[in-house]
Amino acid sequence: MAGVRAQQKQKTRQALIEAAFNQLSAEHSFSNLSLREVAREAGIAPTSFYRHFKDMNELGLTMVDEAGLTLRQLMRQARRRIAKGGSVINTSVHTFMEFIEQSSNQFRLLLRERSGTSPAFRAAVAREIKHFILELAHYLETETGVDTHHAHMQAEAMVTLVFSSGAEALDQEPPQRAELTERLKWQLRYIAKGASGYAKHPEPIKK
Amino acid sequence: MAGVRAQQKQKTRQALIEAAFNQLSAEHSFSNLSLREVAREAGIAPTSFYRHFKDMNELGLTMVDEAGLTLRQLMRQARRRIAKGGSVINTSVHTFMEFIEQSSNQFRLLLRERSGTSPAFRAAVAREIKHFILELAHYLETETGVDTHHAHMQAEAMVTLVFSSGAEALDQEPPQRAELTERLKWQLRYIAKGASGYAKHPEPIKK
DNA sequence: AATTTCAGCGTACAACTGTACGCTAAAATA
DNA sequence: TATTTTAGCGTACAGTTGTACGCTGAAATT
Repeated sequence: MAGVRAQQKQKTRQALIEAAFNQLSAEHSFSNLSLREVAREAGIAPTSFYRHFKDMNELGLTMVDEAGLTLRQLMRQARRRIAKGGSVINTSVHTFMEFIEQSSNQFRLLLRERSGTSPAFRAAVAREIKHFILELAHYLETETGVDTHHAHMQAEAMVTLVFSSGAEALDQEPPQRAELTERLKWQLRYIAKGASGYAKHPEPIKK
Repeated sequence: MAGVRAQQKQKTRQALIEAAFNQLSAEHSFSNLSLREVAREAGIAPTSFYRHFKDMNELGLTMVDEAGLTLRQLMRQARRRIAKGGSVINTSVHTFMEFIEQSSNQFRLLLRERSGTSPAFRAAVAREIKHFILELAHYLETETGVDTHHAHMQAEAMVTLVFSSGAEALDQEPPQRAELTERLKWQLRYIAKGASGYAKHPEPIKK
């Protein structure tokens, strides 16, 4: 029942995914990857690729899913840290940057394919980011008493800035990264302050 | 002195540039362009390409320059309209969206290659956007009396949001585009309000 | 033990890529 | 008018790509 066979298949499937992630870099985006190269790095013949994915496209979507998973882990970790009592903006930004460092290539995929060339990809990435925004919006609404609609716009703006800075950070050295992080924090504070001023519920928090 | 020869050369050179721009679309980014296809659309033999550019890369950088030019025209027009007395945020956003509609493919190039695969490209695009940010920062500093450093961060955040919305707008239909534009305006207002609160010069405007 | 399933392989091919090389005709220069 | 320059062409080639097809051996099923 262990399935020696299925087990091995899963293993090379993962090898393909990892090979593909490995080949992502600052100067190599997903759409430049070739089926043959990925197969080569995974240690299988080009034609064996089709035993696992119909397409490079299908591989890509799987990769987006995996990156989305990482994104959700990121969110959970940030929430946990905030609950333990850290400044929201500080710990969120810090957590995000940590993840970027650890899982560069997963973020590279999300950040690049967000405005990439394949509609299916863009949709998949958009879906993942939407989660992110909704979650943040919900938090903002309950925590600061901002009107639902404004909470959503605020969250969207914040996520945009965070991702944009993330994209920059990806290809920078730590020293410049720190500076960039500081700037980002200020910018998020602008938004938090500005939005809180613009539209509040009657009371800052629910009964 | 007219230079019948040089004139013709300039003409096909421009034809190459336009052919390349034409082949940019939502599902076709610069790095997927092929020298041969561009030459074909421009109506010359593949090998003749080299009479004009050393490389596809060199073509690309020329295209970025051209798009940068358009960006500057955009800025001038926005300034003109604001001087004529329109709300800053409203007319800026409106002007930007107008340009995106008119010169979709130039913006597509800037927006995509900003986080694209070629370092040279990224640098070139970054340079163009830096102009944009500096100009806006200067405006914010003199007009709202915000501290220099904060003015720059504020400008950066605003430009990030504008470009991000622009990228989304590029592949949307007018009705959704309008909604997106409204959201963007709110987000810019958040920043304006928030930043003005955070750090002001002693006096709102210079002596 | 006999049969079926299937992950992975090797061969093969047509399509496409960038680009080296040498020619030509017309414009520019002398 | 004689000479030089050069934009554009055609041919040619080696490299890479995706993928169709049929085989094999070992795991799974009967």
